[in-house]
Amino acid sequence: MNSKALRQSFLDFFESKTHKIVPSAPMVVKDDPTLMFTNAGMNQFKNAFLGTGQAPASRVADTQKCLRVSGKHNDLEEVGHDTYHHTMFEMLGNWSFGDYFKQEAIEWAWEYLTEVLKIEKHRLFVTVFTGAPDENLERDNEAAGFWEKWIDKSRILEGSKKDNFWEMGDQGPCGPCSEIHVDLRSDSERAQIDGKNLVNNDHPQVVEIWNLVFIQFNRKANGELEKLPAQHVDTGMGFERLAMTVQGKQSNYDTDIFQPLIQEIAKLSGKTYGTNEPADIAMRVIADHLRAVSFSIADGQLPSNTGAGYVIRRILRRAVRYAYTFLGQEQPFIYRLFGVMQSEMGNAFPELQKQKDIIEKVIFEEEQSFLRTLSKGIKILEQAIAKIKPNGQNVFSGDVAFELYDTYGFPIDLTELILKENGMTVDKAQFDKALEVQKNRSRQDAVVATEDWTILDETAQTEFVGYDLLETQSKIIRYRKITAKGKNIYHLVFDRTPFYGESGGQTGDKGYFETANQRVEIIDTQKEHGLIVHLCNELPQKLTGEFHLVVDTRKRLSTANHHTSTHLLHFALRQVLGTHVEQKGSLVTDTHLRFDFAHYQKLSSDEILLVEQKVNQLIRDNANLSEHRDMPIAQASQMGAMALFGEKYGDKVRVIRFADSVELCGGTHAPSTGQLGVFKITVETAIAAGIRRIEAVVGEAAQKYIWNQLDFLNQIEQKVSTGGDTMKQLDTLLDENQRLKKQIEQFQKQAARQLKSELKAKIIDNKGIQILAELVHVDEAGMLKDIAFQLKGEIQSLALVLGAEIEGKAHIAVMFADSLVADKGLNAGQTVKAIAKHIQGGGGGQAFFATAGGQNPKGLPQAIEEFKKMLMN
RNA sequence: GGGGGAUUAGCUCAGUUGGCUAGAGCGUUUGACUGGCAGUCAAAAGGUCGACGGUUCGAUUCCGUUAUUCUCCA
Repeated sequence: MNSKALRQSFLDFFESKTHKIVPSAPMVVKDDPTLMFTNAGMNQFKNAFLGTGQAPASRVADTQKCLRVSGKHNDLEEVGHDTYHHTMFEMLGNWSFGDYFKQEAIEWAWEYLTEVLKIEKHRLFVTVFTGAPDENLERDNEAAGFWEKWIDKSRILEGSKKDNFWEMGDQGPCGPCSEIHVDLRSDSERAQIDGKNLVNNDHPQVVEIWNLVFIQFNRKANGELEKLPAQHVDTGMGFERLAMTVQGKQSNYDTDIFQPLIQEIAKLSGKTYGTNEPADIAMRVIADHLRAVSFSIADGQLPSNTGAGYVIRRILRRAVRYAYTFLGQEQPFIYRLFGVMQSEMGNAFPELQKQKDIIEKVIFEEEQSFLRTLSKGIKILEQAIAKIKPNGQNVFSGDVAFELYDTYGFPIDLTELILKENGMTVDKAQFDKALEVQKNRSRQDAVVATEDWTILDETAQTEFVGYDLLETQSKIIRYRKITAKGKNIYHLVFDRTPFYGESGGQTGDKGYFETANQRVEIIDTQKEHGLIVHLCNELPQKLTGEFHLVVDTRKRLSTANHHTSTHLLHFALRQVLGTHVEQKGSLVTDTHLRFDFAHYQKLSSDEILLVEQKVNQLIRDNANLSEHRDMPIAQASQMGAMALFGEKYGDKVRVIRFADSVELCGGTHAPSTGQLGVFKITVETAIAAGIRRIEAVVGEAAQKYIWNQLDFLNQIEQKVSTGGDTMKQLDTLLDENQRLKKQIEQFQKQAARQLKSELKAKIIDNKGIQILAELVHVDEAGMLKDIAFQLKGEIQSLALVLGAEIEGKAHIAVMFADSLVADKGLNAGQTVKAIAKHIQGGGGGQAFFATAGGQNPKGLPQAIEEFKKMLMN
């Protein structure tokens, strides 16, 4: 069975068990501060488990794109070295939300594996939770009992808390789990060692394929477990491993999911897969990482230097490193593989197809930039090696290696490799120590203590009323304290609120809430697991009862104006530049908007003007907002509503329309476009390959911006103009300035020539040395230098000192002819230092020319006398 | 969010006890050689040494602030 059919068979099977099939959520997580990437199939249902959101149905199944770069069994640095670890993978899963529990979950898992896929029963083992006395938890006899219906007791193994008790994190829903393992070894190997001894032992052919989690507890912040009112099932089956099992392969990388990619890598690099271990590893690394990076970019997460973008950058760079070292690729290479991946997976994941150009461009650009980083690092490393090598030293400083890594991004394993070629090693302990120091510093900075929610009303849900109201009466339903950097912040959730929580690029509302005798400021509003969280610096004295919630109207309206103008801008860009313009990022505040979008080149000033005109026309047309809050998604897309890649949409969506601009959007908007006033683009720049950024202002912010510009212009006009053409006058001024500068230069040269001929007359011949020691009048220290250099060119065996008082300070220049320096060992630097003591200063320079300065001009004659004395004897 | 680095000619970069008329290669312009092109040789133009402030007789160089950017960590 090929992988495509396999994926479909899973979904079909659970559909037949009345599960609702839902699409994969984006791989990049947006509204969960504890998570950057979807790392398990259950992520998109987290709110349902936490009780803060609704599941799409009581029975659900899907295949979910996941990304893991760290965790107990998954370190990025290990991917590619074995046959079964990945960064990006698909997770097949079925869920029950308060519906069926252990019995059905076990029965159907067994049925699917053995009846549908016909996996041989004698290859399967299952595990159940053995219990944990320290937590007062018994063995999961329930699950074991159901298993005994299907599988021999001897194949039911017990696992400890580490393997068979699943937790989402330090806090939250959890429960015992039951895993299904498959033994793929040959008959003879299996006869020698019983498979059950290899379960959970990191054997590449005895692997876990399915984990059935039975969620029955909630872990509180103090570590206690409490029983949940409703019980859930959460299962996850690694698609790549399942494909390996079904296709009878020894490695995930041998399945039809990876082979086309690996064969393309082999072809392009002129190697053969399976003939050389390091090259094989490199090919697996590249195949795996290309998938991860491509899907991430398709979901809107570009490589960058912070957060999720940084993780993506690291993954891509690891691939480049392997391609560089083991496949000899010194030019961008990985982007050329995307075509194959797209033709293999594009059907199941249309986002790859649609964004081919941008994904290739971004990968190419990243590769190129990292290869530059590498060559720079190699240069620095080679210099460092050249410095210590002659000393016979063969241990390279870990601190220097760390600096190379930390500051220049040069990977430590490359440092080690290059050192090895030079017969050296790196002090790894020192390196690790430096890294540890840096990690601690960062961790210290980020330390945040989160207390448990105090729940005042168990049953209440939050209602958002902010589309219609800016103030309302409400009650607190839960609150908690957060401590970060010695500051306390309180999170409050109300049963109804007009406050918009930050999402979709739009910043959260500010405002306050009050009772008869107290008023508490709300400094920000955020969304977390579907809750609208109000941030305050203090708690009200009394937490129960009614509060009056009031949104900062001015800020909200200005934010709404900027959000509406973002839609108009998006629309105008597509009209002016073409429909390849896709939103890649958006920030909407009360002072400006920032809009990132796919486009291949800098916008010309004509294009910017056209976009501005278009948006302002739309504003003047004064189109009314037409809002649909619960439109079926099919109907919305029929209307031509623009949806975003990397966004998760439910069945019902909110549609925002202004004239022909139609978008899916949860933000707040102006009632009509006329309210926006005027729109002005302030910045247009590139942020990544194929991605441009526009910043703009609208309404009051635009007025302020324009007035500032006009005021600036005014000031310039007043400074330079006596009325008439300011531009022309500026040109004249600049020309004149240039001309005068040249003239001054001429005059100074002439003055210097004059001075020079006067000075020449004062030269004293002392035993063949032409001594010139004079006090002169010049306006600028540079002139002393000029004269000195000119005389040097004209007079043989010159020994010169010139002194001058300029702006109350003493300046001295000393010049010796090259012959004097070479033959007599004269040194201008030392000489100038010696005589500078008379002017209370210091100086220096080279052997043939030096300068000094001092605070005491009265000492100049003595300094010059001393110079004469030094040379005369 | 925290740490480290970079910013010098159109481009890529050198430049250490603070004083070198701030340099190189490529590119540009001009001239010579050549029938023309390519090329070779010679010369020239091109710099607020990111911005602001401080220390100093003197700052591209040291210190602080800031902007931009790279990089590591979270």
